[in-house]
Amino acid sequence: MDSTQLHLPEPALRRLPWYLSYAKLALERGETTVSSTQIAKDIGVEASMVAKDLSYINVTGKTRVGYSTFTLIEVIETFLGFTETHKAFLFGVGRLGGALLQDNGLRQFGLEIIAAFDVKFELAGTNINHIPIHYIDRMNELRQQTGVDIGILTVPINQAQEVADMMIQADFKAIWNFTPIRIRVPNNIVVQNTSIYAHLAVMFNRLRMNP
Amino acid sequence: MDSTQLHLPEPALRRLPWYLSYAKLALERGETTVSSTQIAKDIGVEASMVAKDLSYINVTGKTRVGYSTFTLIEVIETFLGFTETHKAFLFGVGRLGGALLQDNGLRQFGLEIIAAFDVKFELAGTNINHIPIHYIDRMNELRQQTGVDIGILTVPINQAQEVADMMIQADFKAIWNFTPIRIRVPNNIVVQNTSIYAHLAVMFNRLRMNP
DNA sequence: TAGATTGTTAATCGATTAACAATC
DNA sequence: TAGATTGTTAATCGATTAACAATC
Repeated sequence: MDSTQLHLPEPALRRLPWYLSYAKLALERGETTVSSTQIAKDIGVEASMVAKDLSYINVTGKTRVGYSTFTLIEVIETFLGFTETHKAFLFGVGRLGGALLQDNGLRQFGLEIIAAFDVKFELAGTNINHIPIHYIDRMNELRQQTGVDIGILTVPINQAQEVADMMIQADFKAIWNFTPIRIRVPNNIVVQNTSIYAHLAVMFNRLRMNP
Repeated sequence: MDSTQLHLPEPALRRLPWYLSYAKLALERGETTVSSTQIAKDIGVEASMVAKDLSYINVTGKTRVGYSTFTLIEVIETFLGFTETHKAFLFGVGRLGGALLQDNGLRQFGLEIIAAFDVKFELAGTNINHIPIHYIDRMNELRQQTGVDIGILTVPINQAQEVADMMIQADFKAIWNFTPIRIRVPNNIVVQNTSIYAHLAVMFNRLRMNP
């Protein structure tokens, strides 16, 4: 099974980091093997779903034993691309943008922000957490120098589409969209929408439904 | 149709904020009506899906015209609970926790963080953005004083379950979980998992699949 | 061997999409 | 009226769940 070409359902991809975190904690506790049934019980997911998700990636367990904790961590991390370094530009150094620049945790998951851009003149030339901030018009030039093709969108909503268009023009391949706007892109561009407010909507709704 | 008791699919709930942002931008541009077909075209979603999503909530459009932009904004905001104020406690004042405390945007979406807790003694008594930070052992007392029942979880992964258990013990009704850990909770507790790393996993995978 | 586990295949469930009737 | 739009109903699609065979 060539797992690098297999199309995984998005829900399955989102669950893999759970198993990864679980395995990491298990390793800390000194557990050398983990079984899918145990994972399922501990994180409240169907056992067959865990098994199915793990069958997508290139890892085999031992009957009556489970998976080697160490191998499982390694395989999931590699499969998800967390062991490589993906370079990215960040657009919009506001509160959220600034927080992402501060977050060294991203590097652990394979993402390195190497430059940030903003329209505020006073930010140009400064840096946050050793990441340089440039005025937006230098983007194309630096993009060509570095070959970066992932852009992180943390601008105000009324500039979201405009800045996304700029990225598309500059031949970016992926946009990580933190705005609550659904941006329009050609379908060869990968977009991940991460609007925390959408989660608030779901949370409030479920709270209201509860007895 | 009593929309307060209808069970909406989670994907639909997550799309509503898109329509809301779209309507807000349309209002800024001076458009007094928006049609579901136009929304669909502009944000790249099926028109029938937009219509279906909007049919869940208590809003009616006019044939040949669409929805009143103003009414649509009001109805979605109210339905999603963004017009009320939901009070919350935040647990774990690290980079991410600190960023959330700074983010006044949350208030616009109906969430107000009124206190934060941490195990670092040196943080107790300080505040961020006028929100007081307490040592963790004061949580129960303040919870009883304030009646807060939403907890935001931004602690390190090896403390995630422990702190979640503490919240459950203290009778919290909802946990907004920003850790990559899938926490175990009784099923009367509402959990929203917002791990940005899961989105990275999907993004890297889709990038690899692309031609 | 008995029992626990992996991992596949089939059945079910629910969301999305398509078709279309109703309306202005 | 013709055409654009809402909004519902039926068909399709895909993910989850259940059942179970294989393995140690």
